[in-house]
Amino acid sequence: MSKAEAKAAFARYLQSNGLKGSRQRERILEAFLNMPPHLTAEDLHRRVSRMDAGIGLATVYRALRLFCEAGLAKQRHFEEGRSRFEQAFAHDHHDHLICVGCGRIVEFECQEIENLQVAMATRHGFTLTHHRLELFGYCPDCAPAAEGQGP
Amino acid sequence: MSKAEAKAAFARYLQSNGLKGSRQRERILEAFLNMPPHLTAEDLHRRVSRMDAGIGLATVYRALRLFCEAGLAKQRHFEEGRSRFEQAFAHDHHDHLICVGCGRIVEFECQEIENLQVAMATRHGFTLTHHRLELFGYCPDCAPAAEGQGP
DNA sequence: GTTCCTGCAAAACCTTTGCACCACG
DNA sequence: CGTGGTGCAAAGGTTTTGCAGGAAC
Repeated sequence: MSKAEAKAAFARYLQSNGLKGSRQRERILEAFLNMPPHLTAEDLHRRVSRMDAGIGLATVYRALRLFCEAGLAKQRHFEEGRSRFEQAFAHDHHDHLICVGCGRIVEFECQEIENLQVAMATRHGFTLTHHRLELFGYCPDCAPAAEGQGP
Repeated sequence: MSKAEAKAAFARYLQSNGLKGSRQRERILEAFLNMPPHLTAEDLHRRVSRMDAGIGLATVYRALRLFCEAGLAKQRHFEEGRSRFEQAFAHDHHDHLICVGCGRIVEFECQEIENLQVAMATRHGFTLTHHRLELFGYCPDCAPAAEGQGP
C-alpha cells in the first residue's frame, strides 16, 4: 500500500464511520507516513508541532487510535513503559532485531520461522492470527563495547 | 530450581548485597512462587493482602524489582499498558502462545526456532542476548466461536 | 445546523519515590 | 544502634477524558 493509498484508505474509513476529516488529521497522517517506524506518540507530536504548532498531544493520540482502527497503524509494546506505533501497510509482515546497546531496531523476515510457528500453534490446537518476535542483542557497532564493560 | 532453592537463592542475594529480609518479603516471595505465571503486580498484591492485609502495593513493587535483580523473576510487557511478572527459574526458556479469545497463555519451546533466530541475528551482525516470541490465535475452546462472529 | 473535532487541563492509569517510623541483623 | 524496610501519600510518566468553543459536512 502506497502513501497515497493509505490516505485514501483513511478517508474511506472516516466516511464509512460517519467521521470527519480535519487539518490536524491530515497533518498527523502525513507526518506518520513519513516517519521512521517505531515512533512514540510524543515523537510524532514533536514532528507535527514543527509544521503546525497548535496541535495538541491528545489529538495525536486520538489520531493514532484512529489509524490503528483503520488498519494503518499498529501499536507495539517493546520493553519499556510506553507504546510505539508503526505503519501497518509498509510491509506485510516483519519481525524485529533490537540492539540492547544503542536501541537501533532492524526489521527482518524469515519464512522458515513463520512456518515453524504455525506448526507449534497447530500442535497445541491453536489457530494463529498473528505473532510477535523480537530478538535482542548487540549490533555490530555495540558488540565490541559490550565485552569490555559491564552495565 | 525448586521453590526452596529459589528462597535460598533470594536469601543469598540479600546477604551478598547487604540487604535485609523481612516478613513482607517472605510473604511476597511465597505468594510469588505459588502463583500462576504472568501476574500483575496488583494481582500479586491482592493475593498477598489475603494473607497479610497490611502489605502495601509499593512494597510488592519493590520486592518484585528485587526478585528480578536476583534472577528469580522476569518482567514482561505483553500487549497492554502494564507489566506482568513470571518466575524466571521455572524453566530455562520458553515462549508464549496466547489465546485472543479468552486470554489463556500456553508456554512452549522449540529448538528449531531458536536456532533460526541465532542464524537471523548473525546474518545481520547481531550477537543475541535474548528474545521474545509470542504467538496469538484462538485456542481450541475459542476457535469455533471465532468463525461465527466478527469483532 | 448538527455533529464531530480540537485544545487545554484535569483525570486516570501504573509505577516510583520521600518521609517518618519500625524492624532486622 | 545503625542501616535498610515499610506504609502511606504524593509525585512521576504515559495515556485518556470532560468540556467549551470551532470546524466540517
